[in-house]
Formats: sequence, structure tokens, C-alpha cells
Amino acid sequence: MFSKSCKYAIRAVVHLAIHSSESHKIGVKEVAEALDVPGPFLAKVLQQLSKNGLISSTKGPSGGFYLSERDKSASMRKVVESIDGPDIFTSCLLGLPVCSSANPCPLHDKAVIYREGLMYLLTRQTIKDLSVRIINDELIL
Amino acid sequence: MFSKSCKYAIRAVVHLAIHSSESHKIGVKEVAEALDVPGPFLAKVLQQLSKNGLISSTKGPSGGFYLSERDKSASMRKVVESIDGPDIFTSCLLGLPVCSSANPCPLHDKAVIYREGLMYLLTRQTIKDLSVRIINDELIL
DNA sequence: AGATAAAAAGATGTTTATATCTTTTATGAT
DNA sequence: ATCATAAAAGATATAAACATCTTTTTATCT
Repeated sequence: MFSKSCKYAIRAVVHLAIHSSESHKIGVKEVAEALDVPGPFLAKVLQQLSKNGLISSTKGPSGGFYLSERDKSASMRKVVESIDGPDIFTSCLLGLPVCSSANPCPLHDKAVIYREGLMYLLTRQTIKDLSVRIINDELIL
Repeated sequence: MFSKSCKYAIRAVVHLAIHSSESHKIGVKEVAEALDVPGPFLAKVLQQLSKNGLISSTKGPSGGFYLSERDKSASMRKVVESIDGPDIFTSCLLGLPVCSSANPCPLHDKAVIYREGLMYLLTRQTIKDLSVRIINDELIL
């Protein structure tokens, strides 16, 4: 479903939402250790998220990555699309170039419902929503 | 969602269901041209499907791949799992090793519903069901 | 039996995804 | 102003997926 980069991105963004703020930035190393993922690879992912404006960062001493309040109001869908590309929820399940409700592939009508359900779920769910839920339900990352 | 091999497999199986029979086997080349996919690569996929007992084949002159009536009664889910592995519908969306309804990752409860919907759809839908629908609705492959 | 056709199997190449390392640049602290 | 710190950027390495080619095996027909 999601690429590994994307999975890391989702977890990292939520971790930052919970543990960072404008006044308390976090380094890649710390995030990587918390999530138990390869640091240099996570750095790439965070840089891309930063370049796409989904997370914030500053260089230099006491710098690091963080989420502003504005960042936290973005949808999880944007996070996913920022890494795996905008077509992940809309491209044909069978990889056919022409596939739409007008010209459906054999799986289109039946399967698209479920994928769109997931898409809309992630569209509605903001980073903040998710992190609040994680704190309340004591979920793991 | 599905790997390229898996997409090819789905399309090839359906093509065989529609165009082949025990008395009319089809060569890889013919299938590859019909679906417009690379022949040698499709051959690998068909071989794996054959080895896993999802499609039938015979060697030699007038040999080729085909679907017996018994083959056609298998679910599309088996086709998918035969190529992409049995975990494709059940592994954690975030790639966490421990993730279940008892110990859910942040996306688990909400997202799993949709993926399971797709899984059950493919479980119910046999190869024959799908090919009949394709013929009736004149869908493309 | 020999020729042939086609899958099966194996070897190899190419591309993309994943992962790591090194250098550069910007920032805050002294 | 200088130094230390940490992200950004670039270069490189490894693994997996994707793709192709070649050889072998097997079945069928003559």
C-alpha cells in the first residue's frame, strides 16, 4: 500500500506532532531512535516533508525539526501524497492507463469504493487529530 | 497497492479465463500481445501461477496456458496472494511488527476496515465471476 | 525416432527503492 | 567574529523489483 518512506513519514510526523514544538525542536537522530528506523534514510524523508512545507525545521544549534500549530492542521492525506505522490489513491488498481468510472477496468467500480474510503479518512484526519487520538488511547508508534 | 507482477497476473488470468480452455491453450506470446505487457516477464508470472496451481499448462506443440473449469472457480484473492504473498491484506499499514486489534497502530482500526472490504470482495469474486462480468459489461483489460 | 513447439528453468541485465556517508550551508551561542 | 551544531544537499552503496535472454525439458506430430 504505502512505500517504506511513506510509512516512516507518517510515524515521524506524528512523533513530531506529539513531542516537538516551535520552542522544542528535535534532531533526526532522536526521532530515528524513537521510531527505531535508519537515521540517514529518515533524514531524507524529513527533508522532503520539509521542502513540501508539511513540517518545519531550522538549522544550527538547538535547531531541528518540529511542527508548528499550522503544520499540525494539515491532513494525513497530504503527508502521504507528499511522499508517495498524488496518484497513490487515484491510479488504476491494475495499472491501466485509461481507467475511470466512465471507462472502468474490471476491478474499478467494486474496489475503488474501499480505496476512496481510506482516502477520505486520511483527508479528514489531521495530524493533530491523529496525535490526540494516540495520546488518549495510548497507542504505539 | 499491488505489485506490477500482480497486476499482470490478474489481467492474464482473466484473459485466459475468457479466451482459453482445455482444448484451446494459449502461448505466452499471444497473451503478452493481447495485454501489451513484456512477454518474458509475463512468462515468469504465469509460471509462478502455474506452480501454485492457479492456472494450468502443458508443454510441447499445441501446448500453452489455460484455465480448467476448476481453475476458474478459484477466488481472485488467491491469485493476488499467489504473487504478492499472503500478507498483503493483513500486514500493518505502517509496517509495525506488532499491530492488531488488540494492539493497534494509530491507523489500524480506522483504515483496516477498507482494506478488509477489498479483501473480502476479492475473496468472494471468483475468476469466473469476474470474467463473466467483463464479457457482459464489455470492459477492457 | 526425429523434428518441432512451447513451457520451465536458469542466468543476466536494468531500473527503482532503500540505505548510508560526506560535504556544504545556515543558525544560534559564546 | 568565531565556533559548534544541525539541517540540507550531494554522492555513493546495497537490495529488491522489474525485465530480458538463453538453455533445458517435455509433449506432440510426422
